[in-house]
Amino acid sequence: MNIGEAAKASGVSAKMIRYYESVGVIPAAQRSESGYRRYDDAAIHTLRFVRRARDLGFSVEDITRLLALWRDRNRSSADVKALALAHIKTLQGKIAAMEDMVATLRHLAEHCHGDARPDCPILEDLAGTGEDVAAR
Amino acid sequence: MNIGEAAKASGVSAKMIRYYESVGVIPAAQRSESGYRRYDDAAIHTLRFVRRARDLGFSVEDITRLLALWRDRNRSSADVKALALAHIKTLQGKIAAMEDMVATLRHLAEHCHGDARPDCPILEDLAGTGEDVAAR
DNA sequence: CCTTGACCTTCCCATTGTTGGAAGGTCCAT
DNA sequence: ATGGACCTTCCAACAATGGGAAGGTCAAGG
Repeated sequence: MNIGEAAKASGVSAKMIRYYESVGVIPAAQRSESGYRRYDDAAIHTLRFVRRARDLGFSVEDITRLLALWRDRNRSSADVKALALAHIKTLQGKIAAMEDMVATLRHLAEHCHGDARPDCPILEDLAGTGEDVAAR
Repeated sequence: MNIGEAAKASGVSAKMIRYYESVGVIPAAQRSESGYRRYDDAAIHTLRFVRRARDLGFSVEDITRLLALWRDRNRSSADVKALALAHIKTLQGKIAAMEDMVATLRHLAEHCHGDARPDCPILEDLAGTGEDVAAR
């Protein structure tokens, strides 16, 4: 398979496949006589792995580690689990931060008339003029 | 105030102040004889506004708009509110996506022994070998 | 056999927000 | 006058992705 077909088969764009290769996430592909990258089923399988890991929000760096563990028949599942748990924590941290933002924003928006008049607690809060729209 | 003091007073780093100026979020600062940027209280106030908006997750582009609205005495609060609500939606979308990831990961991690053995439902899922670890 | 269109190659650029550093000028206190 | 703390601009890097240019390759059809 050429890179285009590999892209379709794996759900990873050709651009990204080349990128992953360049940064060492996946090994360099075989090349045809003329220099085209060739992909066999095993390579596609790896690409799907990468795709799925990205969908779960793992960083490229983490994916490199996960792939190494995947290939390592002597891995300990503890190592994999630790990576997953750390990632969960990272995600939860981001979620919490965003939820705080949403809570504040929703609160401010609720108190904003949203009409043609200029008075707006949202701007007042941003400006620090708000005298607190009921305790943030 | 020089940029360093302005940075301390506003909570925005000197680097970022220059950046915001360069991309037009804030107007170009006054300059001293020797070319140093000078900041007065109004400028600090604006910087604090930017800081607070960034803390709430607004993009630089949104902040530029918010500042324009802030300065516009004829704004309608509806415009501000619309911006805030759109931002809330964006955040909620990201939160939902991350929560999905966390749910999947947590489920997989729960089923992973996390010991010295290599068997690991997490890797199996990523590899697509898992035969589904109880319906994702 | 040659053209055409779809594919491939590499290389560079842009994005978003932030930080780091280098090379050089300024300010103030000693 | 010298040093240290500040300032200036410019350039690079991060993460992950997409866009595009310039050029080579392959297969089908005339």
